[in-house]
Amino acid sequence: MIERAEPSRPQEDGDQPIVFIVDDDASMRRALTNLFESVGLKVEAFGSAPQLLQAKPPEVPSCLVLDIRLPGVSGLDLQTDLAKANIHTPIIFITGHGDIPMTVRAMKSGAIDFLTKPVRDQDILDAVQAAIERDRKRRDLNRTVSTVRSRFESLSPRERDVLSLVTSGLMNKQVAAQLGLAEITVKIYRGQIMRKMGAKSLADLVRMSEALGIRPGKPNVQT
Amino acid sequence: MIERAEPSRPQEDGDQPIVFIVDDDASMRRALTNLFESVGLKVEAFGSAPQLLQAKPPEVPSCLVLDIRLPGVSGLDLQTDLAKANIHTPIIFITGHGDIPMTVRAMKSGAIDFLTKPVRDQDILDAVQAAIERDRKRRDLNRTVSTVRSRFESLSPRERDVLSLVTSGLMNKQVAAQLGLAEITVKIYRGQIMRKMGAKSLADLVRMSEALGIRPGKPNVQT
DNA sequence: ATACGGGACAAACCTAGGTATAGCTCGTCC
DNA sequence: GGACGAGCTATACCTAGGTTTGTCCCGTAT
Repeated sequence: MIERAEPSRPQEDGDQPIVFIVDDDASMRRALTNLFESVGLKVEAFGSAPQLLQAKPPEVPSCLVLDIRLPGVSGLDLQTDLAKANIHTPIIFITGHGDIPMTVRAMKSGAIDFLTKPVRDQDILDAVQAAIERDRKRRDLNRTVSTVRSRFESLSPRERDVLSLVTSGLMNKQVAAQLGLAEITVKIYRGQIMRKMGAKSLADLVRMSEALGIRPGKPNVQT
Repeated sequence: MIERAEPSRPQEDGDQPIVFIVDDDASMRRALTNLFESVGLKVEAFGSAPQLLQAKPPEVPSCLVLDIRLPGVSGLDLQTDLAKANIHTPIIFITGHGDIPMTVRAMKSGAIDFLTKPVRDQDILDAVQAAIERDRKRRDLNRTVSTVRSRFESLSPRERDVLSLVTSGLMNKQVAAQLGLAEITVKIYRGQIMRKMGAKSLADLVRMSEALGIRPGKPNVQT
């Protein structure tokens, strides 16, 4: 845990969303840029996929507006590449002459929308709004999950054993039996786990382990 | 809880999936029926949307294969109607002359796939397999969630209050303070809650309350 | 060689969780 | 009007959870 010296600010201050545009047609880039700026959005526009990839991934909620026909790497390829690079910025496609299989592939891969030219201003604005909102939520979840994960990684192997058994609902003595330990040892590890994970209650710890994907996923119900 | 006298069988025995076909073209219905039956799937075919709606919703994993152009109610309308009726059987669309906006609408509404004629056998079989698998998972989750929900509904109002505070991580005395009760009262309710909910541990109870959507959703982490 | 962290345990002690038994008030259903 | 369930509490008692202090072993990094 790194403490900041700065006067506490609730969130990243530059919470201003950005729309990334990738289109090889300069006039289209200009038109979209104007449109988005007219509603107060920040914009960065590129003429090709590689140019976008060279730019740093943003740290604020954002989305991509891609023409599906791009020189070299197509919009769909770019979508695939970004997914492989573990970049999950929501994507809106725009196309002049797309077909249904392309649409299906794009949507299956998680695209927010797939618009055909000529594009109605309101349609693309709505799509961008939805995309940014989704990205905001995704980032938010991601941030807490990675905090939890890094805390989990600070646990020793034995502490992880105890964590998984405790959050699965076993009593200290049962955990001890399963691991071949004394109950007191489990208690001590358990305390260390609570501290290291920053959990203020067992309920907290259970939720953290759910977020980490440790075990169940759905409640253990028998009929 | 109803106990069955039958020799324990792990799940519903008629676990045999069903594919529902809705297409106004009889030869298409026949071709699809043959195709699906050739891989051992059960099939029910209909000529129009109302016919499907009159059939009872299935209790086994299933999916729909819809022609998008249907007389009267179109495939997309049917998708909407089913969603409104809270029927979430996965849908695969087949179309001869669809367009991109239709595709987008269908996919946004959760369609599994959207295939264009002529359809390759392998494509539709893959789509059906994926759809049935998704439905199986959805049903599974649904079953446990509705069990938990019905148990939750057997709780008295006060017990629900206590449940939500306990699973949010408060100690008995804190719960008591918030509700203006004596600690002993909370303890007693808590015991009743564990029994009624069928939870064998607090961890269980927390997971159940997550499944019910009571409060957090993501762990309560402060940096 | 020594310092350090992980792992394991014990005694003592305290707090939190949980049950059983019993008793009270209220409102409602028949 | 009496039975019933929800809601609430008390006493008494027991188990589970958790901290502190201190001890020991082991491997490894310096």
